[in-house]
Amino acid sequence: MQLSPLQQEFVLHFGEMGSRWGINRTVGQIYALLFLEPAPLNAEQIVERLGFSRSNVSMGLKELQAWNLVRLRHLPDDRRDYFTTPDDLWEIVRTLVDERKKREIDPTLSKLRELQMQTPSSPAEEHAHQRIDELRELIELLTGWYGDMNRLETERLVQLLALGSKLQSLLGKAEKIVPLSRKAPATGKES
Amino acid sequence: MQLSPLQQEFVLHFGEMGSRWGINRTVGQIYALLFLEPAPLNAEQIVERLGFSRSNVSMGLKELQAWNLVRLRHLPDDRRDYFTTPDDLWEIVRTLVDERKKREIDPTLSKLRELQMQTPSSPAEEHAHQRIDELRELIELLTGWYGDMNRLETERLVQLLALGSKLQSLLGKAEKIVPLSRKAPATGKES
DNA sequence: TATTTTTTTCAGTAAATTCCGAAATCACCG
DNA sequence: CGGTGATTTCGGAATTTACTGAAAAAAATA
Repeated sequence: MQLSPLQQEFVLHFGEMGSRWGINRTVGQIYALLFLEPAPLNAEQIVERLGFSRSNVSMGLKELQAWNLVRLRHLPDDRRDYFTTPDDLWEIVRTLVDERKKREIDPTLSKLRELQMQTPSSPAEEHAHQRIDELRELIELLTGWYGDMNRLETERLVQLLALGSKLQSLLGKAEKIVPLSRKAPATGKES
Repeated sequence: MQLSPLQQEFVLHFGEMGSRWGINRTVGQIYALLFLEPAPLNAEQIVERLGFSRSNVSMGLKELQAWNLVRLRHLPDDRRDYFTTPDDLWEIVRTLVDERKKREIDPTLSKLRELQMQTPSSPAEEHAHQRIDELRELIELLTGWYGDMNRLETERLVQLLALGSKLQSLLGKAEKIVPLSRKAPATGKES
């Protein structure tokens, strides 16, 4: 591996974290490398820098493309594929969350809705049915909120995030002027 | 496996999703089972219902405890350990996010801060250094915001989430009355 | 169409993870 | 102290996943 110390440490860290993030070492390192590199790299350059087999790099790039985490580029008079990560970190965060939602949440949400259709036959199933319903409702609230946030332009989003808890007091004041319609979904706890 | 059809499908689904969520099939199924069950279960009961080996269940419960996802209970005149998931789904969401943050984000944030200390020696390292800094700043914004949200009581949190994009217009109006201090962090894009 | 370059696929192996059963440990009781 | 039931640890088998090198396929060139 022929990288500057800084690059190297960053790349190795992403490799190690890979398993926790649901990708493998190779994919993590490739991504980290592309993230740091100012210019796009082709597969052969990645092989040189990371020391993986050519085929492994090919697989890794394919997976990163499936995750929408890299962009394919072409240079004039060169038919090799070059890869980069978006310059805009917010774009990266958005695709990351989108993809994880798609893989880790959406299938479960579908399944919950599907299970919901079955009317509980036994009293024993009644409780399970309720629990599933509660879970579905919560996930729908969260994903709905995420959809809203995702529709905002980055500029606005950052403002909102930076506000954080200050939002609280602000809302209190706003409510006096523009009363909310008070249509908050059930929490399962109301009396 | 001796479960009602509803339970069974739910449990199997969680088993399958387990790998995507960074836990294994066993752990996923055990959790799903406990989630649906109205009363706490002991290890032996889990073995009966899921058909795993006793030791495997033991390992699974240990891991769930490490994730803080199950609560240990005891019944009078019974020295076996019984396990449940919290009744309050929001409590579950909170620990889930907390733990994932702890495992998937915090180590990286530390590493980024550490790398930041090194002053870039070569001009080639200069760009990497900047990129790392940008990433650190973004993660700090996100985790900071999460910390704020996490400090809210559930009631408030749900209200905020339910507002979603309505927040936007509301904020516009609020800003006229209580001008924001305009201290939003850099996005790397301001002109 | 043949040739070269680049990328992908694939079979086989290496490595890691999951899982079981047996043994060991622990906790409580008489 | 034994003894009993409950839980955990541990070695290794079985399964899954990661990775390689060689071969195939695809794409551009002549």
